[in-house]
Amino acid sequence: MRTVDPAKHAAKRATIVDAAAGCFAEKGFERTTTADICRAAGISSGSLFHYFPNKRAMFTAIFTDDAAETAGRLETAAKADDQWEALLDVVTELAGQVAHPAVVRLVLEAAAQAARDDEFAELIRRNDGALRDGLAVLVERAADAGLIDPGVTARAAAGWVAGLIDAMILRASLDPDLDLPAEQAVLRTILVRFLRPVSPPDGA
Amino acid sequence: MRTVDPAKHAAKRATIVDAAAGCFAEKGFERTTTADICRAAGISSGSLFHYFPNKRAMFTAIFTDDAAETAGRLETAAKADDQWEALLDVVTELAGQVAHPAVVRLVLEAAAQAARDDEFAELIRRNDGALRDGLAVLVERAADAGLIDPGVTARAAAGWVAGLIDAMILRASLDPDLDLPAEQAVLRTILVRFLRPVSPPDGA
DNA sequence: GTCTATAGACGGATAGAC
DNA sequence: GTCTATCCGTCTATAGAC
Repeated sequence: MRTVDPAKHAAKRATIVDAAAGCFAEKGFERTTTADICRAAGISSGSLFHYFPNKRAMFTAIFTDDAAETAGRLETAAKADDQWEALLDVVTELAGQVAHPAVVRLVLEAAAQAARDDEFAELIRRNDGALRDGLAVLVERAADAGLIDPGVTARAAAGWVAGLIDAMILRASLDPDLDLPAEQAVLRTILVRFLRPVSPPDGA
Repeated sequence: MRTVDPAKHAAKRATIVDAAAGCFAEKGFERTTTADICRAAGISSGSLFHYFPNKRAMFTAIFTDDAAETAGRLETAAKADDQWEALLDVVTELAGQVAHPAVVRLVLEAAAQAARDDEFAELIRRNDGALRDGLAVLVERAADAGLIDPGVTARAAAGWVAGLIDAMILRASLDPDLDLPAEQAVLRTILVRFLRPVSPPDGA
């Protein structure tokens, strides 16, 4: 057997990705130096470039890793009994991430980078597409149960639900004193009025 | 009399701001070089730094200029007869800006920069605050005319109306083939359901 | 002669990659 | 730690308006 321990390799890789994410969130992609990442991860420059071919790869790794996490969340939600409640829960959880300033900054940085890096934009679009698809499934199933206004298509609804989560992220970035629970309540109100039937079968 | 012609100075300054905006939209703030801006504006480095003390000032100028424009829009809307229609019109106009990819990119770049430049963040927050204030005025007046659900406060509503515009911008950045008129129609639907009284006095 | 506007070269610093 | 490349912003010099 070679001296390569896959688990150890993965762990070290994760350490670097974490350190890099912290740096990118704090200073942005361009202004983060590879030396910064070395310092944050406690490793040498030589070691860093053994795990990643260049700075850009460290950045993209953050978002490929995150996509897997979101996919898991959506999968769990799809198994719930009440798909409408599951939808609200997923939105609340995703919107709740704005409590972490680093997440907000990484999203903004990703959006800015995607605007001028086609390959990276493709990755971000894939992630967003997967999110919208997952949300559309929840909407469609809730609609089958009569919990959604038939006048709204699942795809259009999913797109704007994702948009509302994005809006929450931008609001959080603009207002450091954002009252998260209050905003989530308004977000919930918007979702209910936007999506639920005008005369709901139950009183939610 | 000094040899300063204010009109000529302002015109050249505007030329530089335009050129810089194009560069920043295309390459981002960090990756845009002052040489890029010189090339785009057709001037020399010496001339460029005669008009602006540094690169950052060229960036901020874009957004101070834009704030004045938005303020004018809001002022005009406040004079309209039907404040509800005026609100919808302003939102449609602002959301319609996403038809220009450069605008979308500049907004994203501004958001990313604001995350790590406190002084610039202050400027962006001021602009956003002014927008929200202007929208709140429209909402409040529409409410006085009985056109808004009394259960929604003007401030909270204005915040989320601004948020919906932001959402449109982010959607546009993710989807280059966005069907703008269709999305604007959905946006309108969300606004109506979110804000209008459950039993509206007229049939809008 | 004083001020504005412009040009263009260059210094010092710093980055990524290995 | 090195090597190469690049960038910002300063600095000097020149032209013209008053």
